[in-house]
Amino acid sequence: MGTTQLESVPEPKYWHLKTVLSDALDSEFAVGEILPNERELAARFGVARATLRQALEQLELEGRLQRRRGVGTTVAPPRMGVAVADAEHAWPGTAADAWQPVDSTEEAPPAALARLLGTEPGQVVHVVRRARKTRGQPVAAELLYVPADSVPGLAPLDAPAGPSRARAVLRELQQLRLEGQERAVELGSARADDAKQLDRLPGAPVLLVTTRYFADGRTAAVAVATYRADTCRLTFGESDGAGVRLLAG
Amino acid sequence: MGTTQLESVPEPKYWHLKTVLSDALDSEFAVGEILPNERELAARFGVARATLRQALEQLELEGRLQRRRGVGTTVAPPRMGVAVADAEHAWPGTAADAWQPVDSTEEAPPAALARLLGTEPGQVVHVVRRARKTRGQPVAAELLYVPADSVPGLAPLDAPAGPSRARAVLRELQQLRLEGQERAVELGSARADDAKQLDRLPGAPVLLVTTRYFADGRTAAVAVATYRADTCRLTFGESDGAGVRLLAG
DNA sequence: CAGTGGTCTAGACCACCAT
DNA sequence: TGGTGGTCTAGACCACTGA
Repeated sequence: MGTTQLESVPEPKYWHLKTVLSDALDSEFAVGEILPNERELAARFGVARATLRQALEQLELEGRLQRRRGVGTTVAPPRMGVAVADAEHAWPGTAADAWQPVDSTEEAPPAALARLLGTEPGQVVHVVRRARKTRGQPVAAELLYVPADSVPGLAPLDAPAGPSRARAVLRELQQLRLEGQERAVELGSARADDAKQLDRLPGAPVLLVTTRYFADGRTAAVAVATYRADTCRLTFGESDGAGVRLLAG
Repeated sequence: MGTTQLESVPEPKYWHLKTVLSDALDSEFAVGEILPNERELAARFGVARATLRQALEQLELEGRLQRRRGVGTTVAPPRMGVAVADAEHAWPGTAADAWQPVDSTEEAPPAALARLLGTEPGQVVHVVRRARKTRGQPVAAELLYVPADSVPGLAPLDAPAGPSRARAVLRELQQLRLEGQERAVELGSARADDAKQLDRLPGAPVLLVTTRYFADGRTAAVAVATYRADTCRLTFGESDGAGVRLLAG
């Protein structure tokens, strides 16, 4: 690795480094294997640690590596295929889906969500928190916003919070006839609480899935799900078809 | 901003900075406005430039900022809602969709794609490159892989490459009866060629949308679309419904 | 406790853009 | 040509993990 190659278009070092490391991962490392630590890798490639870290960050973003403080950097398994849009027209919480209710509170949603819900700014709604695991690993955290109008049968529970309250809200929601739903996916960074639930650091890259549920000609609920971008590939389409397996890896 | 606050859980500086800047963006800046340059911002907040940059990177990842070398850092407009899964069951290139054919070549796809396509490794297929623009801005670059089997009517053209060849492949593909499709979304980083087409730097975060098209009981084509993660929100569902507008903002 | 990745600093130079 | 963001360095200290 001579340093004085006359490159007419000088590729950044970290970019080249990423390529080299990526090839090495393909050919010389097995999934789960621990890489040499950052200081040694940097020395080995003759770059500053910050530069080496820039390359590792890219690879982590692409789901090739997994880094844990105090432990080390390991080779990540291929991303898990996670089905979004499970049954095409079903309320959340029906059947034994992948989600697990965590708790439920009553809060005023952020302004942007109040607009989606069609509620007054500052108006409190039910907020159901759910967690999703796949193969034992937490993959997503969700906040489901349900205006009181959408669950008229819900008793003004004395049950304060917790999973049972969450289940009660979901049960009531399922009384409505679902007319349709709408979904959007975008890149975000994990808020502190979500990060904790996902076993990541705050600011970790996540895929934000916003789902709007329609009933009675209006928005009955909105879910904002936060998926780990490093370990997940979101899949859409006929989710139980045999073909999905191939794409879902 | 005294430096010696006894925080039991010391928040990283860049994280706190991000919050402060985010609030400032909401209240004191208009879309398109230019922020002070990085050296001045760093001085103003009493941190190193690298730390300030870490905060800016986060905000850019969330689509709040846009940075251009030689120009400056500007406040980004809200993300554009981009409809994926346009008409639920349609081949690419039908009607006047948002995509524009760029060219078409014959190449051997990467191993992972050959597996999806069900072709032999090393087997050449048609590769159609398309570009997508919204409101004048490039938002996505796509490579559509079409095995020769899927377009039996395609004449062994002397037309070498270019948009007309791409259109010919798409036209032939549309002769098949589309039986279904499957989609997956994941986070990636822009390859050099895609980055150029998207007017971004290599390694920029992108949303990778992989679509498998089924016909005749097998995979007839696979598309890999690379969307700018900073400016796009991918929308799914009844894409022309009035309701989408709200979510698409 | 030693070793890991995460944060932070104060510089330097480079590539790009508008003027 | 001057100013911007992008890359890179060589250090330092901190937070966390596991033995």
